[in-house]
Amino acid sequence: MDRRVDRGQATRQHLIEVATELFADRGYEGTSIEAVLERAGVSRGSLYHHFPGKERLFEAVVEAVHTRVGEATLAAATASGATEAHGLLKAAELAWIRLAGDAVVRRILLIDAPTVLGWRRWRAIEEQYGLGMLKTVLQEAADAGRVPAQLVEPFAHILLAAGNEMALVIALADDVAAAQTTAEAAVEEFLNRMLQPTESENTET
Amino acid sequence: MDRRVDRGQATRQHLIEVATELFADRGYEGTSIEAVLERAGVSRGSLYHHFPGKERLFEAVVEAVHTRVGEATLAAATASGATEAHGLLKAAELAWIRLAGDAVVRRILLIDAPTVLGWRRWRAIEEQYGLGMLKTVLQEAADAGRVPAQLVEPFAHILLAAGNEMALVIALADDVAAAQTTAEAAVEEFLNRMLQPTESENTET
DNA sequence: CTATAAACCGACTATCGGTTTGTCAACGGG
DNA sequence: CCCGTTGACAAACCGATAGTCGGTTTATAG
Repeated sequence: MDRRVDRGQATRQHLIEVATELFADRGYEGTSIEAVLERAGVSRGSLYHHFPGKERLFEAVVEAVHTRVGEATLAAATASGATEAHGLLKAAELAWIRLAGDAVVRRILLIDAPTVLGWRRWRAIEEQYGLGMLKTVLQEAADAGRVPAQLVEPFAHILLAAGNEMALVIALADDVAAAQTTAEAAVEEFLNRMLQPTESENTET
Repeated sequence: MDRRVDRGQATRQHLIEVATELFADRGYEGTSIEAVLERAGVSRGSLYHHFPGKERLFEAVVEAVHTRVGEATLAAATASGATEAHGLLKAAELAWIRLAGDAVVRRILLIDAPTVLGWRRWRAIEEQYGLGMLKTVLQEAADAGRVPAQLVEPFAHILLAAGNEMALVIALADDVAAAQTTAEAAVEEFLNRMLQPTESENTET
């Protein structure tokens, strides 16, 4: 094996860690490559050797954070012991809301990522993590007749958006504890309503 | 009166219009002040005389667009002839979704604004327009016993987020027409569920 | 006519993302 | 053991861009 490559990977990893801190703290635009280089103690050439540009460095950071969050959320859902859709979703959403209290997750994933990576690429990544899981669980709910089958896709988007919004509201509330309590109650009721058996009628205009 | 001031306001307005086009087309970062100056036929000094910086120019654009959209949405809701919460919300959400098909609205309001202005300021503006209206209507629904009173606030956020998400999904879908149809059905069902009379029980784990 | 101030102009600066050229040390075939 | 190759890193440099600043024009007031 090549010791040079190991050293390179260590540098790369180190850059991602440093960049994660700075991006979370100052945002993407507010973070200069210069600042990353200085704090990481790495030269320009080295950084550009590992990443084709600032945007790709950011993308690497996003993926790293997303992976961490995805694992944690999945673990929480599993740990809840729930097996049916409602329980799983509740556990996952609440876990997600708590994770989003972290400035790293909030700023990088919720605020900057869609703009920097562009909505399409951002959504592709989401698909791979949160949205994919939501769809799976919702499909299960659809099979149980709790959600119209053709609405699985849009409902998954709505659940995702609602979770993100709740996370942001909590994170930036004046009284975080109170907001947390309220939001959890709201999520609970929201999921109850979204997963109710569809005996619904047409409320035509 | 002073004709100079009129001229100044005209210049200011013209800058906002030109900037709106460019921001919508190329995004905030992709739009240079230089480009705005050139297309507007205005000098640097003049622009900086009217706006303290690029960000404040963007903010002026955001407010202008938001005002337009707010008026249009309100008009659609009124025109629907609905008087109760469900009808009003449905009309407003559908109108909003259609408006968000416009690249100006989508790129400026949905994509760039939260990042450029920061989530807090962005939310303050939203509060003044869309979110404020949603809360009012939801409060009405709460009075009719269709929504728990203490959940009016979080539900308003969820409705807002869901509407924005649907708008984005449609705008960037491969088959826009199909996505539009699906999304409208989803919004319809979503609102039905969110505004159902709360005879609900505790679905404890 | 003169003083004043709003509107406007354009050269200049600092910063920042990205490029290019170059150095060095580790690897591996002969 | 030698030497060409390759990965990692270094640093001078470039173009673009947001923002600044002293100066000029122009219309109004006294």
